[in-house]
Amino acid sequence: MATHVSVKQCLAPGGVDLGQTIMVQGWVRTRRDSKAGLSFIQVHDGTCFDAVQVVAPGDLDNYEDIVRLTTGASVRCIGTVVESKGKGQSVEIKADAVDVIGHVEDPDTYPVPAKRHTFEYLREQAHLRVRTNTFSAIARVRHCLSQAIHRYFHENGFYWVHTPIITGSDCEGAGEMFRVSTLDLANVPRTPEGDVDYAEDFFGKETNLTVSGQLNVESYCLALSKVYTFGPTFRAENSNTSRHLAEFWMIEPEIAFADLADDADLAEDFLKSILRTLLEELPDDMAFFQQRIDKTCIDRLTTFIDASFERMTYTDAIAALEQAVAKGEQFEFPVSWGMDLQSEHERWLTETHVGRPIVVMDYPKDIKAFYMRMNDDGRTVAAMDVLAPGIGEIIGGSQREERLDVLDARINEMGLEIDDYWWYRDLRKYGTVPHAGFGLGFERTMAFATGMANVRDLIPFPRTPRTARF
RNA sequence: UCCCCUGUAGCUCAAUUGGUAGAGCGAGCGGCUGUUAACCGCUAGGUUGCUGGUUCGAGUCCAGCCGGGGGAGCCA
Repeated sequence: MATHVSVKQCLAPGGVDLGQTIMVQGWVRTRRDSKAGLSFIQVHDGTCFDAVQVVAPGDLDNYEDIVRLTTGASVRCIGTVVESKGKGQSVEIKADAVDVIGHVEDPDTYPVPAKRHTFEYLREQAHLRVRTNTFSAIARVRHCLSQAIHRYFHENGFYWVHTPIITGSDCEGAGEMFRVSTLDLANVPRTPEGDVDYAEDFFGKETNLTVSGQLNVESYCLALSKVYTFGPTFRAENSNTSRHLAEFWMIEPEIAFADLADDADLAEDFLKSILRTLLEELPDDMAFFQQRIDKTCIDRLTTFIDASFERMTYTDAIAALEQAVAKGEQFEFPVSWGMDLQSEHERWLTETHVGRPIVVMDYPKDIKAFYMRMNDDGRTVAAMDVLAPGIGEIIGGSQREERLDVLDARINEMGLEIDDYWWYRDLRKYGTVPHAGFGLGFERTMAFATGMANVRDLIPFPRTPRTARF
């Protein structure tokens, strides 16, 4: 009985012995016939970038069936591993049997034949696009980076915390949320005042899908010291750009007994580590991205990994931008202390000014969230953004306000309802400690890693305004 | 949500100043070949996003609607 071997093992140096009889199972990428009486079938099974060449001799019982194989059909091939007589591969499988598991019903209308397609078209074929070179490579990168992230945290003493997807928290703040409800929309219960009566709803209160696990994970941070979340996140913003999804995955580490400098150090070490892992573990896939998607892909990553991140305060960044303007640099948006940095400013800082990744720290309090720690100057908070050449902001984080009186003052100053924050404030009442963390958008990180231009192509089934197919 | 672009065979695009559609790729068939972005030949395939309007005549001009993309804002 032939052993089932993955295409990856089959093609790996030393993965199989020449002369060994094996079985591979997968899908046909292309088929080429020779009237010399044999057919060449490229079979891929998703385990690696390359497909394996199966050579089917014309004397196979079902050869008529084999020469009708088209791109996308599924096959089980049993044969001997031999040195290839042709160019383009070192080994191939000389088939003793090629069983057709599933033909393609109508090759003329098969949505992803072996030809070039636009990414826009393939988004409409999300259930089949993963059979293409690009999207199977993306799927492997997604897995590899996910594993690298978990491994990095695990090896550095972090615990993965499963913060809730459905949140009853009234204080998450950032952005529009998706409501979670079992109320009958055609017959909504009302209070005597005429408002929607959420007491009748499943949870007895208004609930939403999470926009961030940060507030919850702070709770676990202040007991487990080093924690992180990695899960789906939802924003109901009507954002139609290549960098936004309604459903995306986010990584949010949180460290106790730590300040903003520790946070920046973690961000730098973390990013370098996971990207290094990616280059080490998926060289074939990354070579593909370099060759076909983004010529600078690998160089950009190695430069990123090798460079030390510059640290700079927001105030110094503004000063540098103002000097640049004085020397004639043109920006669409004017530069002044107190404004948020526009992406053109961020790009100038990281690409032109320092020429490597940069961590901008200590932003004006008025443009940042209530939970960020107030600095001694009274006008900036301990926030940071990591900016990278060619992409701009890749990480946003902060040291959290651990002093209850200062936190309360900020909540009141921003007009927030202090009672909504009762449990968050408890964390400051009972054994508070300085702590810090950051958020990283997973699909944006993948865009940086692969050179793919649109996050809709980096998540299997993208959700965007007016689009939730599949 | 705002601005710009766009919607023609399965896919990517053509179609001069409005005169009722072509190519490449893909697919099918045949030829050739230890082939590999194969190559050569033949064939099939379109109510030009939808609705209305202007006109003798609309893929082409106008309006509305629907879809797609890019940018901005928001952010991750």
